[in-house]
Amino acid sequence: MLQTAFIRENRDKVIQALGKRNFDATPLVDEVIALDEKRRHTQVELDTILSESNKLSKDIGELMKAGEKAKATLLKERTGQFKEKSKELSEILATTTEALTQVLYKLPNTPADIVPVGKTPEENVEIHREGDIPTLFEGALPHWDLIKKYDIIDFELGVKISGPGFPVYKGKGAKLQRALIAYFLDKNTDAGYNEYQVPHLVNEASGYGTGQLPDKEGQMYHDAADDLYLIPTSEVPVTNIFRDVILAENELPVMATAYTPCFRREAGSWGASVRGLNRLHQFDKVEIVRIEHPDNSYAALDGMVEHVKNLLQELKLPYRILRLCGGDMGFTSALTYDFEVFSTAQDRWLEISSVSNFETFQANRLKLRFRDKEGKNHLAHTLNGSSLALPRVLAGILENYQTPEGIVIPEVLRPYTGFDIIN
RNA sequence: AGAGGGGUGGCCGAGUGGUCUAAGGCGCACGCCUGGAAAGCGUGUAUACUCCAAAAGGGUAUCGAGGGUUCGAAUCCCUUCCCCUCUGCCA
Repeated sequence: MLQTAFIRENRDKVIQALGKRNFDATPLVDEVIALDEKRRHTQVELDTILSESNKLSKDIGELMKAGEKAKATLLKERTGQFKEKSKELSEILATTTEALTQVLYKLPNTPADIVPVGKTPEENVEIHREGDIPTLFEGALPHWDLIKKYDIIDFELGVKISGPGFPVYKGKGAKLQRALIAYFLDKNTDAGYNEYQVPHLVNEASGYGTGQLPDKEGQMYHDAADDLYLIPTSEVPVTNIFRDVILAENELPVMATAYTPCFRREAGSWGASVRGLNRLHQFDKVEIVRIEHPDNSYAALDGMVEHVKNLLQELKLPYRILRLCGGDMGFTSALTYDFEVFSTAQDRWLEISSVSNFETFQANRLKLRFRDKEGKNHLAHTLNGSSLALPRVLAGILENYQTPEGIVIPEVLRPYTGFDIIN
């Protein structure tokens, strides 16, 4: 959520920045400014009345104590007018504040200066490409055929137990999943990220904290009986650890990593391009989260990009990095880099990681602050990224590492799998 | 799930309608003292919104959360969440 004071003081700048999202924010921004004006005005009025009313009550208290009941009764008669007026004003204040919040929820984050202009994914800017695209042998298969051939992932079984999009991993497939999770977590903790195990169901406040609510309500599974949401990413529980927290400046940066399954309803987003592992309702992901000093957050973002690059280099997968254009960025992000692995058998790029700086957008909702040396509080910057999302990495490995003899396991994973080929 | 007890500042803890502007302690910061430190003494120590061009300094709200009673609520009433103890169930 953008900061009201910032919008008030930088109206044109905000509108211009949001224009990069191909979004005319003028009406919403002006609504924010008008509501904020009304809120402040109402608050001044209300505070004045409450102040006078408090004084009067104190006087009554002193008179009662002194035994001057008649005088006290006289003063009591004057309180009626305050009461009515203050009730009226506090109702106006409450509805105005609520209306303001609702408008603020509709405003996405302002893109950073270097975010390219553009509307569609085609206008994302490729900033890096690395790794050799292998030449596959005659008869090479896409991963949805490979998993059947080697009997390592069973979609039909998942349909039986749950429904489409809930695969069952079997045998070496299951072991490979576990290996990837362990490998990613080890790499992350080696890089200084602190490992967490977090709840997979979160409350409404957490959903609002990281911005999934109210923007993406329909994307999350919701347990009505207990009013809990299944997490769409571990970003939600991990970042919410720091909701309503004031950190000391020397506690920054906070670096966290967690493995969780992720649950996404993906309502209405199924089609021909989402076969196999390309899109699922439940998938595994290892996430990295950072809380940074505003001065350092973009350097931290670069560090996270380097870290993810390193994972893909070690896995020897051909990949590229895109700087997302304004039209393709997520609601809460100020700058996002997407990592894509080339799926040779599908002849297309698959997104496997998204690394973003949210600046103060999440921190403002989370009330996540840090105290500087002068004792003043400021909103921190939050960042996160996948390192990595498993299904498409798996798809990339299966397709790019296939040989007529079977699927070769990348070397760095062998200590974790205990086998070097799936056949 | 049932019965009982309880949620107060960074922490412990007092407070059952009116100097609560929340006692006292611990912690922390600064100062005095000291050769240096400890002890001791003194001062300060929340968050949000807001007024003032800014600073200084004010105002309002916040004692788990929300609502109510009252001129006035940490304190009384209602709703709700959470924690503890016992019982039950259970990996």
